[in-house]
Amino acid sequence: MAKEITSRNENYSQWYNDIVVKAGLADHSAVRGCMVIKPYGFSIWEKIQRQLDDMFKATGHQNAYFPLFIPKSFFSKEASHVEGFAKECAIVTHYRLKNDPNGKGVIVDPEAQLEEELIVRPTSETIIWNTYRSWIQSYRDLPILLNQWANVVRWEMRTRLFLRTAEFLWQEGHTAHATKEEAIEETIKMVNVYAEFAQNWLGIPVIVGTKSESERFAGAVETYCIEALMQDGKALQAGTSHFLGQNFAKAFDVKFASKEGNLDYVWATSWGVSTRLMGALVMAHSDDNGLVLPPKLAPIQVVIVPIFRNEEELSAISAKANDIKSKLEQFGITVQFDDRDNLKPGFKFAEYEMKGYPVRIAIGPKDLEKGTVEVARRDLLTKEFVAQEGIEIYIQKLLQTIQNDIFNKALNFREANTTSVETYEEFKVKIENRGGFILAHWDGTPETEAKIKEETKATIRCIPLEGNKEPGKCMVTGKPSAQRVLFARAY
RNA sequence: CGGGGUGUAGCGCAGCCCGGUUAGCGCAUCUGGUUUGGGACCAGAGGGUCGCAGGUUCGAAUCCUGCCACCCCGACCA
Repeated sequence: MAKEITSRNENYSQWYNDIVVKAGLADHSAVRGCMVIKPYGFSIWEKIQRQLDDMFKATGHQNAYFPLFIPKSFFSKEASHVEGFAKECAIVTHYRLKNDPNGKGVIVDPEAQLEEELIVRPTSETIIWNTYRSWIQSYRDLPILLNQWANVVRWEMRTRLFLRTAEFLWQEGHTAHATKEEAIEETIKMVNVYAEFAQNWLGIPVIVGTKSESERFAGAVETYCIEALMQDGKALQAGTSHFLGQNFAKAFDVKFASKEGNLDYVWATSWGVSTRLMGALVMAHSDDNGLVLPPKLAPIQVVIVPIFRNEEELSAISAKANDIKSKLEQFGITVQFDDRDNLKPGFKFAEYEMKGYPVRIAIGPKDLEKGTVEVARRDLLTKEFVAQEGIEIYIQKLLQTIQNDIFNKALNFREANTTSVETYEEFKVKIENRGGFILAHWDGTPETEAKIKEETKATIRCIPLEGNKEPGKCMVTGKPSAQRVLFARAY
């Protein structure tokens, strides 16, 4: 089985693709730009879903579901929104097929044309706000704090597994509020939920900030985001939270009566993360041996591989392995015992490394004699012998250590690849040579931003909320700048 | 949508330029045996409308035309 993975340093795209495919996460499908998420990949996604869902519930949200199809007219109601999404939508024009009278197969029945086309949702603001109109009359109906787990379709020109597929899975939160302050508070609360999840669960350090005007979500007043740095020095937007002002309420005529008896438009937010997080996970931690999963997201945290010469040995080792397995499981650790007898241990080692299992335990005849096991860490590729006695405590601690170490390694990488520059010349050199995050002053104008993008392919990833807020002078124009902003080339 | 490339067994490929036995190879699969502390070995077996549709020809994986799909590089984007 030829399973070698392309080196990370030679062809980053190929390396990424190899890992996604060979670790069994996903594959290209027969449908243009779409992917098949395989069981192993999906079980990781389910862990992401479950944890995020818990965090949404803990912040007072509920789940709901809205239609896949959106009448075309809904899109015309918010001008900047349609401009942002119109280019890349799948459109349903007919509702029936019929047998081709001229030959084999089926054709679209021209008789069955829809009066109004339906758009396959690229995002659900429009249909949800059209619904909210009938739900909201009074301030007593607010806030509405909903989340939807769904698939959406954006007809992208070029696709990459998880990072950009024509169809993708995500969650989208859509909230309605009586006041501007409350909506802004919600927007910030949710971007912080994303940041916490990225760091504590995915093990990916992120910069929280706001988008510049040109990078802002179509229809938003302000977009907050989390930005992560990948191992090739490119940035990945991992989640966004939008303050939508009253734009959608005005577009869909959603008003409420306030306590004082005034009629006012409702304030809105929306926020989302997608299966792109899976891509972030791969690009942030993997190495040339394959995927590296943080223990909190690994579907199986520990695999036990027996080493044996014959059936007697296997049965003796199995007894011990099952004993250890149940001890670990009592500590809430997920364990798999791989007793397949047609594969050699070395093959299994390589396979579990490829799939990113955080810890591997090998048990052989020597271990039975000495009362030990061999424990291998996926993240560092180190091995050591550990006493069987108290193994469950050892492994429990080890999993926590690995979770922390993976995050710290990514954090160190980001620190090492984040630089502050003063001049545009310096900026150009940095972006070309090592990429990474670059902190620089910017005069706040779209023109300067566009010039930088045009000349260097770098964009403003965000205006960081935290960190050094010293004012300075724009590296391009020399005009005053309130604070440094974060630049990078991005996915 | 522009530039480049590829479609041959489950996967990876050779064959095509220069048409000619029954279309090959590696991995995987199945059977039997020997193995098993880092990707095993030997022997045997199964598996193909050569992307699709036309055309040229006695004869097409190979030449011609059209179409389709996918990949890579740009532009666009979560």
